[in-house]
Amino acid sequence: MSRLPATARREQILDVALDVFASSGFHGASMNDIAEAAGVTKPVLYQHFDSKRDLYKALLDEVGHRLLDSIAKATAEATDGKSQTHLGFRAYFRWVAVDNAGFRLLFGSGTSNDDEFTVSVAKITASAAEATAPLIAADISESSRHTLAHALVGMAEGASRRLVELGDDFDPDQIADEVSTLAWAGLRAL
Amino acid sequence: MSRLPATARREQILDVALDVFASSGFHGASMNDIAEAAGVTKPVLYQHFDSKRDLYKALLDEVGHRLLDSIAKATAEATDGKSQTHLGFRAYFRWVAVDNAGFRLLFGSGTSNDDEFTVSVAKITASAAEATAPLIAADISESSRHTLAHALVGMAEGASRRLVELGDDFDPDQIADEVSTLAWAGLRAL
DNA sequence: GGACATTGTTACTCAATGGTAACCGGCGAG
DNA sequence: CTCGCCGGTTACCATTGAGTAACAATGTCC
Repeated sequence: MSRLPATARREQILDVALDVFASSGFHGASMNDIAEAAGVTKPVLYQHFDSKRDLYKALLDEVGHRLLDSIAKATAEATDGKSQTHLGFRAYFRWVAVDNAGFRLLFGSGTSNDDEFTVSVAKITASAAEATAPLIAADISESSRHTLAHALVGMAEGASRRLVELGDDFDPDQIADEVSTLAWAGLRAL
Repeated sequence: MSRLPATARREQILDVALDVFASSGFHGASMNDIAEAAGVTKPVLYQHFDSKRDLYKALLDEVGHRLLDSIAKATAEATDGKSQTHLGFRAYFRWVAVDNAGFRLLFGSGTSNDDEFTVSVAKITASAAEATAPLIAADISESSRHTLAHALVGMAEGASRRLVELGDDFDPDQIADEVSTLAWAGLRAL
C-alpha cells in the first residue's frame, strides 16, 4: 500500500521483525507473519534480505552492538574497578529496560540451536566477559578468570531474564545497584 | 530389528532423544532423526509418546528433576549458609560435567520459544532461585531478594555455558570453589 | 505525457516433516 | 499347532512455510 524508500523500508522491517522474532522465536515466526506485521507482502522482505536466516542474523548483530556499545560508553569514563562494575551493570540493565525485545531476542531462548546463531550470541557474551575479566585481580589461571567473568555476565542475564519474564516495569538503576554490589564484593574477595 | 520390552525401549528413546535434541535443538531434530538414532522407525516413537512436544517435555522434566534433586541432596546436610552455597554450586557444576547433554537441553538455547517449554525451564531455574533466596540476609524487598537469587543462579549458568561451549573437560569442584567464593563474598556484603 | 526505474502484489512451487493407517512376524499359552 | 498379543515396519497423508517468477502500480525525469 503505502510505498516507502528502500532504506526506510529496510529499517522498518528490522524494527518489526525484532518484535515478531522476540515474541515467537526464530521458528515460531514465519516470514508471512513478519511481512504482515510490517503491512507488506513476503517478496518485499526478500528484496532487502537474502533469506530468513539473513534477516535474523542482521538483527542479532545489530542488537548485540547496541548492547555492547552502551556498556562500552558507560564504562569508558570510569577509572576504578568498582565504578566500572557499577556503570557496566547499570548500562546493561538500562539496556534491558529499554530494548526489551532485543533482550528476548538474544537471551530469550528463541534462537534455535543453529550453530551460526549460537556463535553470534556467544560472541556477544564473550565480548562482555572480555571486558569483565580484567576486573578480576585474583591469582588464578587465565582460564578460571574467564570462566568467572562469564559467571558475572551470567548474573546480569539471570536477573534480567526473571525481570523480563515477570513483565512488570522495573527500575534498572536500583537493580544495577544491588547486583553490582553483590558482584563487586565477590570480586574483592578473590 | 532387535526387539525390546516396552519400558526398556522407552528409556532408550529418552536417552537417545536427549542427545539428539541437545545437539540440534527442538526444531533442528526431526522425529525421523531420533528414530534413526534409536535404530528404529518413527511409529515406534509414537507408541511411547503422544507427540514430539510430549517427548521433549518429558525430557525437560526428567532432566530438570535430575538437576534439582542433586542440588537438594547436596545442600540438605549443610547447616550454615556458606557451606550450603558451596555445596549447591558444587552439585550444579558436577551435574553439568556429568549430564552434559542435559545442560545443553535446558540452557543451550535450543528450546524454541514455545510458551510451555519456556515455562518448564523457568520453573526449574525458579526452583533453584527459591532455594538460594533465603541465603540473602540483606534488608531489601522480597522482590529484590528474588531477583538477586536469580542473578546467583545465572552465575552458575553463565559459567557453565562457557565451559560447555569450550568443549574441554573441566574440574567441576574447582570451578565450584571459585564461583561459590565469589558468590558467598557477595552475599555477605549485602 | 510517455519511458524507466522502483516498489509492491498475486499466485505459485517444492521440500520437509509431524503424524497415521494398515500390515508383518515371532513367541508364548492353551 | 494355532491363536493372539506385542513390538515393529512400510507407505502414505496433510500441512506448513521458505523462496520465486511474473505481473501491477506509482511515481519522476526529460
